[in-house]
Amino acid sequence: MTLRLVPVADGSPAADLLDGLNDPQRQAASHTEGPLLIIAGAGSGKTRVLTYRIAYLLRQGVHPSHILALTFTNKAAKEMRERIAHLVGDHVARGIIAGTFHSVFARLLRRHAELLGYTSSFTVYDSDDQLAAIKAVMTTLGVSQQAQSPTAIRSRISGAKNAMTSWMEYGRNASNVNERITAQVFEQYEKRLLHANAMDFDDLILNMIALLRNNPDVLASFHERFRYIHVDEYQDTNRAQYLAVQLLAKGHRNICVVGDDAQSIYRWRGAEIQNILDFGRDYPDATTVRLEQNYRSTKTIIKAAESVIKNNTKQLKKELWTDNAAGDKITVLACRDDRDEADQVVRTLKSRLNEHGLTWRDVAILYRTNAQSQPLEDALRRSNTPYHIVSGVSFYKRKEVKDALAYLRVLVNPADAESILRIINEPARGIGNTSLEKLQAFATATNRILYDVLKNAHEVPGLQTRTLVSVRDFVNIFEMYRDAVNELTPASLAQAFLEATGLLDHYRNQKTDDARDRLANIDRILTHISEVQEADDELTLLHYLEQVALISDQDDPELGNNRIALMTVHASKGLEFPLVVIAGMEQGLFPLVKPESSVDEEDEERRLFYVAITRARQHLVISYAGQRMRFGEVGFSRPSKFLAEIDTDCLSASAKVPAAAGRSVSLPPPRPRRPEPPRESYSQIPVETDNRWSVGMRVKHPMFGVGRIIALSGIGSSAKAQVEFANGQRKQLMLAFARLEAL
DNA sequence: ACTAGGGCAGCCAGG
DNA sequence: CTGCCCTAGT
Repeated sequence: MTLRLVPVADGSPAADLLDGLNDPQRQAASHTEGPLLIIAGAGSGKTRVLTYRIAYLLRQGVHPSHILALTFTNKAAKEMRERIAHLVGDHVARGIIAGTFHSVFARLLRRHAELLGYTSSFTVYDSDDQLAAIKAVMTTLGVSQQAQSPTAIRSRISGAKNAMTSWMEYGRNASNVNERITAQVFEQYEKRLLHANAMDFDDLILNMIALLRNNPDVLASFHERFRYIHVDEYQDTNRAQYLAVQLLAKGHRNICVVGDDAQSIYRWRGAEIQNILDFGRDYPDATTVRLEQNYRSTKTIIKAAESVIKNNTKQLKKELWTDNAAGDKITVLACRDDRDEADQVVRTLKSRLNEHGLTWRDVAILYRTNAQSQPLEDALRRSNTPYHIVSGVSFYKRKEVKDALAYLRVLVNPADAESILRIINEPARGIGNTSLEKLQAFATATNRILYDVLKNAHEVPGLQTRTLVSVRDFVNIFEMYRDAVNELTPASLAQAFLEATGLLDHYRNQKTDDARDRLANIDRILTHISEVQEADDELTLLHYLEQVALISDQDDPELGNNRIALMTVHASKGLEFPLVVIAGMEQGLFPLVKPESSVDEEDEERRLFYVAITRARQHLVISYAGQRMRFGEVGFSRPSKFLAEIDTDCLSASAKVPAAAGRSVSLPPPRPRRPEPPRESYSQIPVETDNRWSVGMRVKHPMFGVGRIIALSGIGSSAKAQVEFANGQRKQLMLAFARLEAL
């Protein structure tokens, strides 16, 4: 069909679109039929090729709904969509299916949930919910949580699922006590989730496979629908994702996968690097295109990265090169301890920013583990440097936020037992453990969902009258708003409903700063719902909750602010910065080693270091400390062996490094530690350095409307404003959260 | 039913 | 060190 959806204003044929690409890029973008493997080195324009390819398809007349693009992060999906919109227009870009495996599959599964024994309003369980379910199952089975760590069981279950192993098979293969117990928990866990009408992250993939395998008509309709399939970061797919893609691609065989085996850093969560290495075997007629020209970094940085990665043997052949300038040498900072490291890093940054005319947002500090952010944050705060933490402890993991969301989840899916257990006594209603156990036991015995038992609590033997009243009140909250789900918009529903739960009053009544913060966080959720609703007027509460469940890195609404970014190396994948600091380059920390670490694991750490280096465009600073606080104790460490692998030509003379692992390093003498100044409790909240607010100023709040600031208090991230709104209502708002707009 | 306080594991990374 | 879980005491 030749339906032309995109008006081409200047009458140029589709090929003109690709004029700005280099040869391999153009080849990849225009090779639309049949299997295609794109091996894309860091900074080689991978996203550019993918977006141009999709735009090219659209220009060729392919209907947007026939294009599927699967990514690993929401960030990547969002960026791709935006760039496609830029090329072909917002309206057309909206029509393509682009998102993470999990979010795309969740949406598709909703439509066919009944075929799998779920209802279309199933809940998605995150890893905390998983853990709660596992603990509950362990309690029921009488498995001690001391003898068996619930998190270890969770990771075994998840590992099994990623490898497509059922609980039955897992049980058959169990070779020791731990695995046998895990098998038992696994079985009950699966039953519990199905009963709760809930899927965990892994289920989203597995159930998609089951759906496609067991329903030929559904498979056929998906084949009809998804004619051009794209998978980003293919080296990160696990067995289940690989199979799902295979099934989907069987229809038209227009499967385009993009990846870089050198950047495979998710082996620990089941990624099989073999998937990309074997693509040619899976599709013997596949075309392979290598993107080896790097447009991002200086020659020095590329040379350093290549000199490190060549120590890994199992890599696809590929050599990164660049036409960019040679650039500055890499600076290495040898530091006494973690605190000294933080100070030196901040000092170095300040002078570099000055020297090169860079600004805060041009800088990222990367580290191996989240725990390393603490001393860095302290130093940045002491020097009044604006920073933010990218995907640290997520906003959505906070207790009050989880509680508020759990209420909404139960409203949408009453079968969600984990959420009920979370909130039934939050705020305290006098429904304690004893009563809960009776209720749960009754639910199990009668094979009913917990919510139904709560609704008919009078049938449960042995409950006190007072408890019965509490349970009835609890159930009434949901019953009262049951119909409102279809009548009110998600924003006003959530506002009224959460008010009815008593959760807001619970925090209002405590006059502590902590309670105020928690209230502000719930307020932020409500604001967020109305914002999402504004962008998407068909938003349902169900859909909102799904989106929230599937984001872990909150899509930083404030990334536009001018601040230094702090994040783990993992979180930095796909990003780039003019100046990058890699902190904590010490043996044991990076590479992070456990007693039983294998060569494969060291290779993965090296790839991780490769990812870190290649985030830098112009300037790279690497630091290590001779001693570091770990688990509250001072530990001694030597420079990372990876440092010694960097070609010495790339290092600045003053760094006279080679700090090679194994050799002793001279360090400044240790200094007694002074107590740290108290940490802000919410460190990832942006530190406001400007004085945008003043008493008397007219402001607008997305929920409460227009008002006037009548008082200001607190500093930095805990700064608050008291605002009187047009309706006379007064509110304490956390400036860092409240999205106030100056008028 | 709830709370305080001690004991102990965790700090490897994410959808 | 921090945060969670468990226990004992009210």
